[in-house]
Amino acid sequence: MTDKYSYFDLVYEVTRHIPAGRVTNYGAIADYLALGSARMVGWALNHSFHPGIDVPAHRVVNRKGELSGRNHFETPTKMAELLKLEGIEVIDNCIVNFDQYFWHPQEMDKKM
DNA sequence: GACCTGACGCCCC
DNA sequence: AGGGGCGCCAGGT
Repeated sequence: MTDKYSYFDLVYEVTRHIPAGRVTNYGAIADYLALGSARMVGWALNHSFHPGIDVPAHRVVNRKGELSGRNHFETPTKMAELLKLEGIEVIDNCIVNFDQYFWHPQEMDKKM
């Protein structure tokens, strides 16, 4: 599993399964993968610009619901705009009712 | 081959 | 309760 796929690919896969209108945080993904720390998740998503794979990295935020990685997008506001288009209200780069929109990777496994 | 970095998170003070 | 520091782990240089 991890033999052929890098940690990146695992993070990408989980991130791709995040339903529209839902968001999660780095720690949740790291915990689900049980491979390490949230830092790596964010770091991996930084390289999310992977050819042929659309990774909704905008749905991944830090534990505070803050768009910490917006600066890495095409435009700093792109992340907030994408979330808004999905019905998530973002104010001051912070997701409103973050707990309400929170999605745990375990839901993915349950769905599958 | 070793050191540093990195979109975070939790423990300790 | 708030702030600061350290830990995680793989990839890049």
